[in-house]
Amino acid sequence: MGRCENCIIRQFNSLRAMSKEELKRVSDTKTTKLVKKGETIFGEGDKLNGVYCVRDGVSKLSKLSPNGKDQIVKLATQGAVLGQRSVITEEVANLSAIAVNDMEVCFIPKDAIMDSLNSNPNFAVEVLRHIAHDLKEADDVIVNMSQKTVKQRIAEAFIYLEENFGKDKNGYLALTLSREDIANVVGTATESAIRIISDFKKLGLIKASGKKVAIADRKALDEVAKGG
Amino acid sequence: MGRCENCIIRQFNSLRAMSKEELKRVSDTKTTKLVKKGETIFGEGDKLNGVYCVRDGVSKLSKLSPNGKDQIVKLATQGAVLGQRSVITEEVANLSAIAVNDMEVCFIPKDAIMDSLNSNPNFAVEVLRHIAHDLKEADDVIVNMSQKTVKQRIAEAFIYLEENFGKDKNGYLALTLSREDIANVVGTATESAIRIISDFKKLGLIKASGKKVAIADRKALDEVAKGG
DNA sequence: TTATAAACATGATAATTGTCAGTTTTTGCT
DNA sequence: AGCAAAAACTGACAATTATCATGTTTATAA
Repeated sequence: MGRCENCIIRQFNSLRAMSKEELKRVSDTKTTKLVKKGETIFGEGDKLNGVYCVRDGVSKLSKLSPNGKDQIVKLATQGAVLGQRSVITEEVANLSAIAVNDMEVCFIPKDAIMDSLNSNPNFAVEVLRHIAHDLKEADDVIVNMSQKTVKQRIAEAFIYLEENFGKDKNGYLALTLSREDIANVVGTATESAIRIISDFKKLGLIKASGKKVAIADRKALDEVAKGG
Repeated sequence: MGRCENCIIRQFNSLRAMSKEELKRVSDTKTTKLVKKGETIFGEGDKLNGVYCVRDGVSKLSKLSPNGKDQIVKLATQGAVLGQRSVITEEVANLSAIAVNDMEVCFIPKDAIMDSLNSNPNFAVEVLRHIAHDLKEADDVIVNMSQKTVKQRIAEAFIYLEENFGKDKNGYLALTLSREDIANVVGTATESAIRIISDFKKLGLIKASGKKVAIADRKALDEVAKGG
């Protein structure tokens, strides 16, 4: 297996604030895992003995609501560290992490993280910055959820997907989500999402070939997202 | 003015992880402010030069949505530290803080906080725990917003108010919010909130005397919150 | 104390969104 | 390639929520 010291992914997350010695320790205790599409990395209520660093692929972080529907709170990709929050507060996981496509993740035992947190202020502050940023994003999601229509939220979701996961050579969104997953991201019924996506197609805002979706008229889509 | 070293409020927030010397420094640079009901402590987009520690009173943290409505993301009371997130990430404030009733807050300049963060891992980890906890709560709010009905959210809001702010000697909620504020907490139109609150009264779930509200049937209210 | 504004309330109606009950299309296997 | 299962789609309808218009009560300050 590769050594963390040489891992490029590190640049994208808080591990970059670790010293050489700390990284060596992480590298010695970590294990690498392949997770297939649809598999669960950890579930709501699980006690986590460490964190998962995403090397490749995408995971959805979701929570089951009392009415039986999943709400996807966040999509995590290359560089993201999953389970950090629960390890820090020493609570069980409050979200579950499921692979949206095939993934490669490194599991880093809790102790390696906690010891560095408690002794290396640079690392602690770096983690703090990341979590603070996540908190800001979460606050923004709260506002979107409560103040925007489903149509606006779906338009935003496509824009988000293009900006954060990019396009393939044919211009289609690199990350393909099922209609159900899109519905769970924006917090609506699957049928409602399907209907609105169909409308977008008819209006020429997006085009689709099978499951693949491409933004066809970004400007108009921006307008819809803003409530135009 | 009082000295932070003797301040009881400190017990409730991350400042308790500061050393005697650090507290002394904070105490020397801090200033105390009285904020009257309705006044703004800071607004969305403001550059913050420090954080505000709430000694007394309650502040609403809200964000203006593009459609012109305020969404209240959080209510902060005694012990809460406002503006922490923005200071840490060195971004402008993404929420505004407005006093819901008369308040007393201490302003602590940025440097005193950042220096301790960078040198005292105990303090950094303590702040980290607080923010991680806030993040968990924010995720829960996202799920509630998207998966629960307005009626459920209003029921939950009353329960939340009773559990977090308590009751006065007559059993009324100690924190009185306007109908508009309640609507902005649960993310609905003021009229919708008013209607549902009236229904609750008619059903005997709550009772009201002027603006004051009391939970009359907690069990039944719990049922409504769960979707019964 | 009284005028004046703000908050609260209610009705009527429209718009949005969810639910249920299907059909059709796509996908993943062996 | 062929078949079962999953995903995508559609229609009809019901429920929820927003909006607008307006009246009433309550708070606030000159």
